[in-house]
Amino acid sequence: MSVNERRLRWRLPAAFESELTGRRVHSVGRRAKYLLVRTDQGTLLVHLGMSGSLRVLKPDALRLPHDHVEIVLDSGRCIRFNDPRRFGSMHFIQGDPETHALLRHLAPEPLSAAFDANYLWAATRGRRVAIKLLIMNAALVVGVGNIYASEALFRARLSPRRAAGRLTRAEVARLVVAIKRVLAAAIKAGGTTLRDYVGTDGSPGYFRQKLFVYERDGAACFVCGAPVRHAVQGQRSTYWCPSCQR
DNA sequence: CCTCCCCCCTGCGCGC
DNA sequence: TGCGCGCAGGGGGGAG
Repeated sequence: MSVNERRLRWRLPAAFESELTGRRVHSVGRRAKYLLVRTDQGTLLVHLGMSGSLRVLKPDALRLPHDHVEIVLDSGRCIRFNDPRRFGSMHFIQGDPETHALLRHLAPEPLSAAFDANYLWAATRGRRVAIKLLIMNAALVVGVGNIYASEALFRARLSPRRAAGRLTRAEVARLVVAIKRVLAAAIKAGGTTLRDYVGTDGSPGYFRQKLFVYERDGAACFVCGAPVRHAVQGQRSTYWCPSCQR
């Protein structure tokens, strides 16, 4: 394997290559947005951040700018980690990954049975923060990024600016269903390519065609025709239909 | 504990 | 065509 750029979200330690070299991959998993590559002796944690990608290539494949890490496999292929913005990260860790500081405090997976109306009801009580910010908080539920937060709130007909603690029981139940449905549909479509997201074979995702509000500022709502609104919450763009969402 | 705000970094599209 | 500005799929960390 080889490293061209150590300055990712966290600097790769000097021992990174030597610890990873020769390891045998047992299985591949995921927790929140961290990929877990379990080996015979340690786990590779990968986060793609905003602009990161992993491509599976032949070792002689053309090098692109920002190909920071290359891992060569026994199969004769290699995996390249590319990340222009370097918000992504890699760690090679020992022991149970769930106990690692980055994973230990993560909330339930949104598609799991643990994330249900009862859970979200209890988790929102007494919270004054806007519901959009709360569903993007990994201490409450993981995996809901900026696109899907807006899209789930549209499907649940809830304003992103509502105080979380003031949602009714029925609204909380709608939101749980909407989050699960929007994520499942996006996964089925291969994700949402806005600019540079690609799958391991370099192909884009097609969920962008199914977005109701994200990046549709000023355009007509597909349901009611009212202009879609845009605002900034927590330094991130939010989009919603002020007529459909209350 | 909660809430708010900052930052890490490069690339791209826009207005002038 | 060139330049400056604002904004972009995330999320850790610290101040108050």
